[in-house]
Amino acid sequence: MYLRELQDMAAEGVHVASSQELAQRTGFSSEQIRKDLAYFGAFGTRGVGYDTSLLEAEIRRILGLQRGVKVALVGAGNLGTALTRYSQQEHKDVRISVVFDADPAKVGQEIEGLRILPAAEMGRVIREMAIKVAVLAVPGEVAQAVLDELMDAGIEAVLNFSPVKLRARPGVTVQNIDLTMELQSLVYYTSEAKGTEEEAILPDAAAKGGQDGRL
Amino acid sequence: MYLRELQDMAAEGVHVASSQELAQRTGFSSEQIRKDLAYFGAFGTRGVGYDTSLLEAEIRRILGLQRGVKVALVGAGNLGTALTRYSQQEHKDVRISVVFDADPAKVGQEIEGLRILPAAEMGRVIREMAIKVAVLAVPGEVAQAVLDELMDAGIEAVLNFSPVKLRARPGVTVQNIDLTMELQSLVYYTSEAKGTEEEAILPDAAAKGGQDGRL
DNA sequence: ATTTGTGAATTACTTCACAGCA
DNA sequence: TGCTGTGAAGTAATTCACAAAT
Repeated sequence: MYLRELQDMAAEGVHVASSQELAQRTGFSSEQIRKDLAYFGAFGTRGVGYDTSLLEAEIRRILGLQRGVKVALVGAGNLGTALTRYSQQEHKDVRISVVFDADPAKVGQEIEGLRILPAAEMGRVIREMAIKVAVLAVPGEVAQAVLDELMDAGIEAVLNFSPVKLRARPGVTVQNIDLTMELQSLVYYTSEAKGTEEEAILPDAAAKGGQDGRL
Repeated sequence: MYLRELQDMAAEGVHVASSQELAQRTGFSSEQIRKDLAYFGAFGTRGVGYDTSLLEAEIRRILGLQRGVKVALVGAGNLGTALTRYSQQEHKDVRISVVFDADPAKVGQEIEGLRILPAAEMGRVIREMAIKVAVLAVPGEVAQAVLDELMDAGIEAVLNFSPVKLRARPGVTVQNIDLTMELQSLVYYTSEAKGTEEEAILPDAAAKGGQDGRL
């Protein structure tokens, strides 16, 4: 979130930002921001604030976004296509660089200039391209099998859109995004649910605009 | 997450579950599960466990999922199409019931049997259908304007896919899902980032398989 | 004069451990 | 005997408040 904010500020021509300003823009407290940043190093100047372009560079370095990171997409459905479009246009830090699909009808077609490759070539290509991050946008039934293949191919982090609990080996991170669950949770914040639950005052994580590790 | 687990158990013919069993299946601790559930009421039987179908019904009631909840989708791009497909097939608790798009070329086309309606009719239709939940899958530039219209039409909860900080009125919940951010964060859990950051031992929220308020 | 970086205080969350029930 | 529901204990996260720095 800081990274996006800093990019916006750069576009606006702002060169220095105090934790107070960042607080206003992000909705977090200024102390929180200082703690977050100080955890990784002393990036600010006392009495002045943070140099936005320097801080942006530091966050890029911390996240590992220095040079363009290549991502593999498995599953070229609507969701996969949407993700590919997103990743190609906006920034070029992280980019979907290969797309795989099991459906022979899709293989050979193009998404944003990327040719869809057959599932059979997945392991080899990922290894050859030394890709470490993958997006899993396949049906739940095959998700675990695909993940196993991806891990064999050296994938270290996966963004999983299938509504299935995946078993990952130690050292492999799986981040889940469950669209059905998100939709269901939303209803809770609606008058339909509130009417039923008298005392349901939950911490409003939702209001803050955070991702909480979700997409 | 509990709801999904309970549905799976029902499909397997399991009628009673202890917090211990739920713990194994979800990855949370059994105490956590008991605390979570006890917050909303005493749904279990001491010495036995939780009746799965009763607990499922309770969670449905808590979330407000009793009868089919109608959801409006704004933006019929790839992402919107993917979401509509998801919501139509699996469960019918929450369902995308209307689709709007500003593009005249898309208006009149169908997604999963739903005719795409013009943006101009959005407010009226949402009011008439008494829809309270909306999914925002529009370009960032127009997201705030669309949200304003949605709030005027009585929308109370929004799932936002545009990478923009939205200003919502009190009483309106906005849940953000930022695909670009998710992809960027993933890289951190990769050897590319780990090599750079010596001491970066973060709480592994990612490993738990949680949504953290994210989709 | 202003803002960072950070220990100390506070608040929130999780785990422990057990009384209360079936 | 077995498992829930829940105060108490322990751990983690956030906020306070101020010395250090420019």
